[in-house]
Amino acid sequence: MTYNHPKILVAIDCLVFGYDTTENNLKVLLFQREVEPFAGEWSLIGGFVNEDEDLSDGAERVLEKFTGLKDVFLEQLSTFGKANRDPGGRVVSILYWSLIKLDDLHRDIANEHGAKWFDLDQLPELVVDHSEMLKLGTEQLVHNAKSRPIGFELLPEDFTLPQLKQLYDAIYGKSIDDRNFRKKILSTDLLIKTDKKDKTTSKKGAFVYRFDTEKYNELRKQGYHLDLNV
Amino acid sequence: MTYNHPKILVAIDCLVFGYDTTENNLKVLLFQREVEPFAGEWSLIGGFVNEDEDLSDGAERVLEKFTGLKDVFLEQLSTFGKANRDPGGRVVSILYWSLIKLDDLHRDIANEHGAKWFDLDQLPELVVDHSEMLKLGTEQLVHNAKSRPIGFELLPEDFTLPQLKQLYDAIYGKSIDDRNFRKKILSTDLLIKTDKKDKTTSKKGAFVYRFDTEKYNELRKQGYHLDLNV
DNA sequence: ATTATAAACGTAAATTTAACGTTTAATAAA
DNA sequence: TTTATTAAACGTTAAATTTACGTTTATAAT
Repeated sequence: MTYNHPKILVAIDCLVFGYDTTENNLKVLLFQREVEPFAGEWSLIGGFVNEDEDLSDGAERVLEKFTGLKDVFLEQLSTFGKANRDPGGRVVSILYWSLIKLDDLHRDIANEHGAKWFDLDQLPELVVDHSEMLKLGTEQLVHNAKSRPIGFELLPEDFTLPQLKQLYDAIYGKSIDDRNFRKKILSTDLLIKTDKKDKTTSKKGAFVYRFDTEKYNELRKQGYHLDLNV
Repeated sequence: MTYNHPKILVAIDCLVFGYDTTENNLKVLLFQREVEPFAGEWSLIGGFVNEDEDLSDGAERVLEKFTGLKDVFLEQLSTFGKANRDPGGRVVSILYWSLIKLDDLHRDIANEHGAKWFDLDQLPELVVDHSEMLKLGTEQLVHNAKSRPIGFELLPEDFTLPQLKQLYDAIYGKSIDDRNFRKKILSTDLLIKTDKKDKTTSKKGAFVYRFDTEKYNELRKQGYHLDLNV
C-alpha cells in the first residue's frame, strides 16, 4: 500500500423496484436487518464491499443474494457519506438501483432472507438514511421513464399496450391518456407487434408486443435519445 | 466500532469547469500529482476523505484548497470503485463536479498548487480513470444545461444575452439560433434586465441581465422545472 | 451625413401536444 | 341468432411549441 490515509467501511445499498403485473403496482424490496444497530428494523438490501471486489460486483452480489437474479437492470445512483450517518461506525454507502420483473420465485427467495416486497404507499420506517435513498430512487424512476426504455425492465418480455400504459400510470402516479400514449410509444417504432392476443382482461383481447432491444441499442450507438414524455 | 468488515481508502475527485468570458471557452482545472504512483502526471483535483468528515465537506475542502472558493456550485456525480483502478492501493473515489466563474484570482491560486486550467479540446492524458470522469462530467454539463440554470454558475452575476448564448454554444458545441435562444430564455421570466449596457463587443452595446435566483428557488419549491432545450 | 455591425425584435410554416370522439372485436346475455 | 357489453384500437382537431428565417435599431467610426 502506497497511501497513508484513514480507511473507511464501504457498503452497498440496493434499491430494488419490482412491478406486479397482476396487482398493477410498483413494489420495493426491503429486509429486516440482522445485526445491531437497528437489528430487526427495515432497510434496503445491502452489504459491505469486499477488499478485492469492484463496486459493481458487490452490487450484483447483494442483488443476487436477495433475489436470485443476475443480468438485470442494475445501476449506481449516488453515494451517501455523512460522517455520522450510521451509529454503528463510519460507513460510506454506495446506492444502486435495480428494476426487475416480479414473480413468485422472487418472493420465495426474498422470503428466505427475511426480505419482503412493499407497496410504495405502504412503506415502513427505514433505518439510517434509507428513506432518503428511496426518495432519490423514486425520483430517478420517474425521470428515467421519460428518457430511457426502463418500463420494459419491469414488464415480462411479452406485454400488451394497456399493460404498458398501466405501468407508466403507476410510475407517474397519474392516468395517461391511452390514445396519446399509444401514439407516442408506437411512433418510436421500437415495439414489435406479435399476432398473439392476451385475453385475460377483455373479450376482445389485447395484442402482445415485445420491445426491440436490438434496434434500440443500434439507434443508441448513433446518438438516438428516447423521449417518452407522456 | 460495531461492524467487522474490510476498510477501504475513500477519495474525493473534483471536476471543476470554468468559463472564460474573454476567450469564450470552457476550461477544466487539472493538477500535477505530487505523490507516487503517477507523480507529475495530470489529474483532477482531489484528496482523501478524513475519518470524521462528511463526503460533501471533503469535496468543499478539496475545491477550496485548489481554487480558494467556497459556496459555489458543487455536486456529487458518481463513484468509481473498480478494485484495481489505482495501482497505489484499493481506493474508492467519489467524483464531484463544480462550476465556477473563471478569473485571474483563481488562476493564481491554482498555480500555487501546481494546478492549471485546460481547454476542453486540449486536454493532456489523465491518471487512472480520470478521463472517464471527465467524459461523464462533460455529458452531465450538457444534460444539466437543458434542465437547470447552470449557465449562471459559469458567468459573472452581470451578463449579456449574447454572452449567455455564447456560453450555451460552448456547452452544446454548436451555434444556437440567437433569436430563438433569446425568446426561450426570456420566456422563462427568470432574467432581470438592468438599464446598464455592456459595450465591450459592439457599438450599440448589449443590455446587462441578472439571473433571478430568488424567483427560481421559489418556483422550484412549487415543482417548476426549467426547460432550456435550445 | 454615411457606413458598418452587433444587438434586438418579428413572423410564418411545420411540427408536436393535448384533449377529445368513434369504431372494432369478442363474449355473454336476451 | 340477434343484441348488449366492454376493453382495445383507431381517428380528429385546436392549441401550443419549435424551427427557420427576415427586419429594424442603436451606436461609433468614417
